[in-house]
Amino acid sequence: MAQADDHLRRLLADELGECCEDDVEARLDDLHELDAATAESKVAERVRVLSALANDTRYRIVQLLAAAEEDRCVCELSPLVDVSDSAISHALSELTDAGLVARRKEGKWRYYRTTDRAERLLGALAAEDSQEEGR
Amino acid sequence: MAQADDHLRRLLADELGECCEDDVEARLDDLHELDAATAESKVAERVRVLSALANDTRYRIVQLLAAAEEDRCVCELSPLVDVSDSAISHALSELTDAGLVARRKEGKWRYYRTTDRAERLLGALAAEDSQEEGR
DNA sequence: TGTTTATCTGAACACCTGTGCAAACGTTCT
DNA sequence: AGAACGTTTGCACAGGTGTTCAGATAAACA
Repeated sequence: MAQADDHLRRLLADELGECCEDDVEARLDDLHELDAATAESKVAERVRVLSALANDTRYRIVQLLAAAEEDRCVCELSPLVDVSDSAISHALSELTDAGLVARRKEGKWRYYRTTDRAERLLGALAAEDSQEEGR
Repeated sequence: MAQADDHLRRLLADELGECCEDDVEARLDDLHELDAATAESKVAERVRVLSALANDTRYRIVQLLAAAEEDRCVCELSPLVDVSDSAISHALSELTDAGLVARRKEGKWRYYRTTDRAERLLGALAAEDSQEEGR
């Protein structure tokens, strides 16, 4: 990391001008904090959740389940999502693993419903419908 | 669709028991509404946004930009994200297309920052840190 | 018991994605 | 002008993903 620091030090010195050493060191610390905050954790888990939803078939299924008042089974989703039952099953399995849907077994059927996690994500995506985006 | 309806009608009749035709028809209408609500729109766009974030490199970059107080340029991200500058540039380009980051040109550098859209998504993903999940 | 129905699983394969490399571009400095 | 730097772009290729098919499993029913 020492070498990277030198690189950064030089870059930052350029950027800030030759005014003062303090600013360079301060910004360098700042960058290291960000690094530490990121390094841990959850990145892999969250990417997995996003990946699960980042697919046409799976997104559509989650949207259907979220809009439905009652739980749905594969055979109800099948005519609405244009892939084979098998593909739907694969999709639901991945969504379940990602914690985006939960299932309930009942006789011959398995009923699926969205989790809070899924609804939060759909909500975040839908937030733009009523307001403007940008920053 | 007529054939699918027959299929569903039969399935629903089974599920609800032979009690009453009305319930079957009601639930069938319900399903059609869901279909209509889904069929339009935005699915492709949202899947694109999710896909942009559903990658280790890109997620990490967005997280870094969101945590940073000031805009960052490629050369500042480079030592924190373990891929080539080229890969970072590719990533930022995809994130920009998806409306998750915005860029500002300044001399030799390009400074990137997150958009509200990105922050909403990160927020939705982080929401579980302070509460319990499930439904 | 065997049959039917609903769903799941594993394998196979076409397609998509992420990365690094090399080259190009645009800006600044000499 | 030329050199140096930060960044972008096009290409190629390894590796990952999504789908279907065929077969397995499990519950309900004759």
